Amino acid sequence: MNIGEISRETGLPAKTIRYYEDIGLIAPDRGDNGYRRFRERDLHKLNFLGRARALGFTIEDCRTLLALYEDETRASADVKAVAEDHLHRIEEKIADLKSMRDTLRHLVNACAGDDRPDCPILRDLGDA
Amino acid sequence: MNIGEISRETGLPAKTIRYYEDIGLIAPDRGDNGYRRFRERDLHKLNFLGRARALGFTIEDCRTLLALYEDETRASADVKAVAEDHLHRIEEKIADLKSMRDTLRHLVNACAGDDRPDCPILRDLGDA
DNA sequence: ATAGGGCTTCCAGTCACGGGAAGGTCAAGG
DNA sequence: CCTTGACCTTCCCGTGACTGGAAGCCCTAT
Repeated sequence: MNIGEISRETGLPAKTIRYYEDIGLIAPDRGDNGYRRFRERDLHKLNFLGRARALGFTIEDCRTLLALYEDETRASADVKAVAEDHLHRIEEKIADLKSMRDTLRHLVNACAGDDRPDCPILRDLGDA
Repeated sequence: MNIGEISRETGLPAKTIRYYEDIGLIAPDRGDNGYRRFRERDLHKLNFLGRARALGFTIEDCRTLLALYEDETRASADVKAVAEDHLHRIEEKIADLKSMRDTLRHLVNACAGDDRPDCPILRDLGDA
């Protein structure tokens, strides 16, 4: 498979696939013409990466997870630790965003949104 | 005020304040020695920026908001539009993160987290 | 005179790619 | 045989909003 085909298969942009090779997440073969040649194993890895990224894991998390995935003697505790850390980070982010959302909602609701200049949003941002 | 003092006053890192000058959000005076000299007006603007950034507004949003803030003839509708857009973006982000969180929680709960290699997290990421 | 802290500019790095240029390769059609 | 157009290659720059660090000037106190 050339990069175009595997890109269609995995749904990952060709740019992303080349990037993943650059940083050592995958290592496809090369044909005589210099084109990358992807095998079943690469397809599998790229799908793995796509799903892990969709869950918000960082690239470094993905690197760790891939290594664990390929290590038949891994302990599931190691995988769980990575996932739990990530889960906590996500929960923190949600909490931060919720607090922003609540403040913003409050301000937006308080603003008349007409052609007059008076605005509680700017008043809130502006005063000490 | 020198940059160190205004940094303490506003809670913004000096680096950030210089950056805001670079991109034209503020324009402090300069003393004979080349040092930035911040006035009341700069302090006010920087506090405004700090609060807007804390609410998650982008720098470009902040630029717009600052301009509206300084325009006595603004329409509050313009401010509200910026804030509502941002609110929607935040709500989308929260929804995305929640869906990640739910999937992750599910997987984490299903994982034994012991020294055995079998792991539903990896199984989920790995299979088509 | 020197030590220290604060200030200046400039350059590079972050994260995970995306855009685009310049050029090689391949299969089909005239 | 030549051209066209789709595909592939590498390389470099840009993103957002800073952060870190180097090299060097300024100011005050000892």
